Amino acid sequence: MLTNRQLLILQLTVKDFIESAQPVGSRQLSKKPEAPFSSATIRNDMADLEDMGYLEKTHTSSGRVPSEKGYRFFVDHLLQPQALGLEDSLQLRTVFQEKVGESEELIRKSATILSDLTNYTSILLGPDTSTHAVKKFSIVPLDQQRAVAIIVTDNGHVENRIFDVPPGLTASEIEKTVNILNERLIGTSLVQLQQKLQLEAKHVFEQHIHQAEQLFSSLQRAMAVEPEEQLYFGGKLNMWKQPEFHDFHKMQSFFELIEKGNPAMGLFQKNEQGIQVRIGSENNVIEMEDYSVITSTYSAGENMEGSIAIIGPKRMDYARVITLLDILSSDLSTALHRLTIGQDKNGR
Amino acid sequence: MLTNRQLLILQLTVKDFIESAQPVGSRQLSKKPEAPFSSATIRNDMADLEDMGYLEKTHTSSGRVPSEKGYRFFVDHLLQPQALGLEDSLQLRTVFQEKVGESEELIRKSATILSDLTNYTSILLGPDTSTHAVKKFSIVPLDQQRAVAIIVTDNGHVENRIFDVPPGLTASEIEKTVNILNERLIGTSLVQLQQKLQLEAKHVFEQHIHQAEQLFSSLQRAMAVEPEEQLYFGGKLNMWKQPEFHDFHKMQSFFELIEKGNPAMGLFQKNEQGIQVRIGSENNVIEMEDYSVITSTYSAGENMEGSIAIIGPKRMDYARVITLLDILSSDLSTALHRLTIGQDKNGR
DNA sequence: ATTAGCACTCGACGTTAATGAGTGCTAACA
DNA sequence: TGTTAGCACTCATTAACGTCGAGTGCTAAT
Repeated sequence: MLTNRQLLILQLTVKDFIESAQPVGSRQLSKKPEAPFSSATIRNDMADLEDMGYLEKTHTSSGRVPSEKGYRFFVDHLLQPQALGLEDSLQLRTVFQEKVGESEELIRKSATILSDLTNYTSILLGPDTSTHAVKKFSIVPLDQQRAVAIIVTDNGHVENRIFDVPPGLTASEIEKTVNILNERLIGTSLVQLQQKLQLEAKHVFEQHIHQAEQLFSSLQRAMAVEPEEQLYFGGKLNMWKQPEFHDFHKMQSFFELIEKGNPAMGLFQKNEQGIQVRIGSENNVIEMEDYSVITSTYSAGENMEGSIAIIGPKRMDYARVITLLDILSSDLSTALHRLTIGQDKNGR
Repeated sequence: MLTNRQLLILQLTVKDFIESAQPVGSRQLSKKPEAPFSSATIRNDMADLEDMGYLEKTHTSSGRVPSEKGYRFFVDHLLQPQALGLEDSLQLRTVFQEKVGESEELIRKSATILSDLTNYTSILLGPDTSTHAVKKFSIVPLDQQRAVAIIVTDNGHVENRIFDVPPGLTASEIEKTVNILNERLIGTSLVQLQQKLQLEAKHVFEQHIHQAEQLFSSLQRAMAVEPEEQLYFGGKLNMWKQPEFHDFHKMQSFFELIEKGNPAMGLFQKNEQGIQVRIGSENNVIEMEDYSVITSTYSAGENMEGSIAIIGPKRMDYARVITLLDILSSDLSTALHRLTIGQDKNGR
């Protein structure tokens, strides 16, 4: 078990390293008023902490650096919740002050403010749009061969797709098509659209439309709404600010990670609630061993969850990020909720 | 004036440096079969070329490196047009083989293929959508307070905006609104929309709609189509591959340039036709002094111009990039043209 | 249990020397 | 007169070496 003094020293060591990015020495720590012990005492405790795996040395005569186990212990037991500074909270609120019409805009702004306030990189995963219900279909012919299919969802999102029109299809038939779609498929969620089109509308087309076959397959293709995960980044360049990434190869791998890495890359685990901290190898991804990720979720209406992630060095200011993420995710949830208030709930 | 041998030596020097990224020495050049002169002779010519400003030394006893003037001369007079390799041209065509419905998709793919083939960074500027003419208006109410305004242009582009609906506006009034818009404003280009709305539709609203005042101002806001310049990037990370950018600060400034720099940043000059080469300080932007930019234009229908830029180090493979850009921009133009063929020309 | 003292380690930094690719210049050569 | 061989010189790069200082582990004294 750890003595009280060892706990204190571990805490001070982690804190100091988070601030300075330099290995922490015993003499250095002994100068702090919080640790009124001689350097030798601290040295002994540090040696014990190292034996137990909480601290590490970069070389035989260097100061100590927290290990992953050390960070984990710090996060789990030694974190002092940090109240938000006034300027910070003012700045944070500005996002939600101005009236914003689009939820996308709101999410984008959140990503920016988060990265600005933390100096790390933020990634927001937009709510899955594919569960939205269709509010209205519309088709606008462009020329003899092509038309735009427009799908408006109940939250105001608009999908549009250009598709081929079978030759010789008349304007009135197109109108009929739109009517059929609106009669049969309003309220369907985007993911189910293709399926329902097949089940509930196909036979109606065959009864009423001249070239049902071709039109139907065109529509099928147009209604393939891939459940795209919308990602919003903030502060991609912030990693420059961390001294441990003032290095060509580190930077390279970081950018490769966020630019072409599989976007999700295990950042967002499903079914996690609240704030999650994953440190280094806890990410279970080899490329992420040097980073810590703190995630949270927000809600954008019923059954509409989005995720927030802050990605930074393992030497991350956990206390601050957790506080910020906590506040922002709840603010964002209420703001998004306010946006969709009064909305027709059952979607038809 | 330059002797033939000097021309040859300048050409070989630039070529060699483009390949090797190392200062070129006289002895090194003299070994090439194309330059059957002694190193002393080459040394003398190089000294002359340096006096004339075509070459530079990095330090007193180093080899020579082309100056900007040297690159310029090379591009203007010494470039050997380069036929495209078979694999390259095959790869290039793949973009245009598959049938693609959306011009955006096509442009995005072009950006990727260009950066892949050149190993530099590509930036494509989408055609200015704000000159498109409106084909159809539509309004879909979401709830008591909000509705989506949808504008379809004659090329199939869809703009949509959520706007506030004055309380108490009836469904039939919204329908009337849509009818007025469609009667009066079809064929208007997006940029002129706000203005024409004011001039041609306002009084009609006032005659027919209950709360014309508020509705009108909401619509005004919704129809503010900012002429956004759509930029598509390819190969943002390619600059890593250039040895002269294997440096922390160089990389940092490059990313700051393309991530947050004013997107246009003078890359695309208006009214330029054909292929343009801008070398280092010719960009007239201090941040771009270390880069060369080669631009071209493509056409996406009448009056619809887009631009392509390749950005790389001054030590760029000009011959190859120019060839590729030439081919791709014309291929892209025809592909885009094919996409919009048969389109209703006058837009109403 | 704590601390003072001391020998030891090792990275950081600066100096020095050797190496080698490259230059300019002069004199010989065709 | 244009080309080339020869030579002294320059300078970036690299390795070897010494010094410095912050840090450690261990022992003995408090």
